[in-house]
Amino acid sequence: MTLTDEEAVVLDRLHQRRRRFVAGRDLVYQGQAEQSAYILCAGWVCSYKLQPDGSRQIVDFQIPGDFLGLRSILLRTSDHSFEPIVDIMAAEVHQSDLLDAFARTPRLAAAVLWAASRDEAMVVEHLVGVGRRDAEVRVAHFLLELSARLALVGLGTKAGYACPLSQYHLADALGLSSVHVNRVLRKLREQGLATFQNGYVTFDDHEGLVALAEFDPAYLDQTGPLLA
Amino acid sequence: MTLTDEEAVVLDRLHQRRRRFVAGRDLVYQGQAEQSAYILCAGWVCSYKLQPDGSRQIVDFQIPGDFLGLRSILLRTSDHSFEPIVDIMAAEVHQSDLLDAFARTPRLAAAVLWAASRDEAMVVEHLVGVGRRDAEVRVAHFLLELSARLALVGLGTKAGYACPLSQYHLADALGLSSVHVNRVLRKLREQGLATFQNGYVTFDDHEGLVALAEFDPAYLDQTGPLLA
DNA sequence: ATACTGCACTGATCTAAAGCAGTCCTTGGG
DNA sequence: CCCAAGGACTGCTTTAGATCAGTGCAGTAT
Repeated sequence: MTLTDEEAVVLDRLHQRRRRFVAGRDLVYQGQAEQSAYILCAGWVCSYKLQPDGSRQIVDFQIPGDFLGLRSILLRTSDHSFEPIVDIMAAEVHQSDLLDAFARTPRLAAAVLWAASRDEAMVVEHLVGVGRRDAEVRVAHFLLELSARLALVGLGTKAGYACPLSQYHLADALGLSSVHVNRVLRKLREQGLATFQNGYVTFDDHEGLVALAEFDPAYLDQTGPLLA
Repeated sequence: MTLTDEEAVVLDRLHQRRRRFVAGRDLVYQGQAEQSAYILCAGWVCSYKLQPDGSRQIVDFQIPGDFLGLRSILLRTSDHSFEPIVDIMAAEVHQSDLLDAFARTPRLAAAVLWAASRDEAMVVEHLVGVGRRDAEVRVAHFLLELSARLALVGLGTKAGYACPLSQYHLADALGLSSVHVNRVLRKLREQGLATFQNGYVTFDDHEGLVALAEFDPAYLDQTGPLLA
C-alpha cells in the first residue's frame, strides 16, 4: 500500500509531541489526559491486565516502533494498563488527532485498524501458547519470540539481545510464579541452551532451543496489508 | 454509524450464497475454495487451533449472527480451523467480494475491521481468564459468558439455554481434560449452582454462580464504533 | 559502616489437575 | 437382537507447578 501525499502528511502529524516517561509508573497515570495513544520511540513497555485475584497477566510487550494503546482510544474499553519497563520516549497521539486523520483518509484508517487486528492476532497466538505448553517450553518459546521481534527492528541477533525484563516480568507474561521461572531459567542455562542474566539474553544453542520450543521461524513474516 | 445507500447495498450483497454444512467436518475442507469467510445464520461453530502436541485449543465459539473466518481472508495467516458443532447454515463471502466492498466503501471497511478488532479483544479476554482462574471458576465463568452472548441474540435467558456442546468441547475451550471438566460440572451441580446436561444449561442459582465466577455483568456492553 | 530495598536464587511442602483405566448408558447400524 | 461407538462418569496414581519461607547480593540512601 503506497500512501498518497495527503495520507503521508496526516500520518506525519501523528508523530509530533514527544514525551518521556519514567520506568515503573503506569502510562495512564503519567499521561493523565485520558484519551491518548502513543507510538513508542525508545525503550520497552508492557501492557497488562489485572486479575480480580490481584495477580496480573502481561498480555504483550511493546518495543520501539510499536503502537500502544490504540484500542483504548478506539473502543474506549480501557482494558489494559501500560507500564514502562525502562525510561521511555513516546509520541503522544490524541484521540481527536486520530479520529480526524481517519475521517480524512479512510484508507489510512483501514490500514491502521488492519495493523491493530494483526497485533491482536499475535497476542492470541501468544496466549494460546501459554495455555498449553509446559513451563520450560513456554520460556524457551518466549525468548525466541522476543528475539524474532527485536531482530526485525535491528535490536538483536541469533546470538542474543539486550533485555531489561526481570524474572517477575517473565512470570507475569507466562503465567508462572517467579520462583518457577527462576528454576526453569537455571535449567535452560545448565542444559547449555540459553542464558538470561544481567539484562542480557544469550542463545548458547540456538538450534537446540528452537527444537525444544518447537518454534516456527516463519513466525512473524510480515505479509503486508491486502488493502491496496 | 448510519449507512449510506451504497454501503447498505454493498453490505447486502455479502449475504447472498447461503450454504449448509454438516456437523463435525471442518469448514475449510468442506468449503474448499480457499479464500472465503462466512456469516453464520444458524447453528454453532467453534474456531480452534491445533497445538504441536496434538491437543487443540478452542479459541472461540460462533453463534448465529457472528462473522467467521474474517481474519483468514484479510491476513491470509490461515491461523484457525472451524468445526461446525451441529449442522449449520452460513452465507459465504468470497475474498474478492469483501475487498471489493472495502475499496468502494472505506468507511464500511473501517467498521468491519473495528468489529473484528473488538471480537479479537474478547478472545484475548477469554484466554487471559483461562490462564489464571482455577477450573471451577473457569467453567462457571464460561457458562455465564456464553449465556450473555446468547441472550443478546435472543437464544437464552437467566434461567438457562440450549447448548449443543459436549464436555470435550468445554475441555478444549478451557484448557482442561474432559475428565476434569466432568468432575467440575458435577461439583457445580451438587452445589446447586448450574446444571449442564442433555444439551441444556440450567442456572440453578444464577446469583451464586456470578459470585463464584466474579463475573462482570457489564461484560459485553456493545459500545458502538466511534467512526461516525 | 549500616540499614533498607529489589532482584536472583534455593529447598521443602502442598495441591490442582492430568493421566490412566475402566464402567455405564445411549444411539444407531448390520 | 446384538454389537460397536461415543459420551458421561468414577477411583486411583502421579506430577507440574504454586506457595511458603527463607538466603545472598548489589545498589542506594542514611
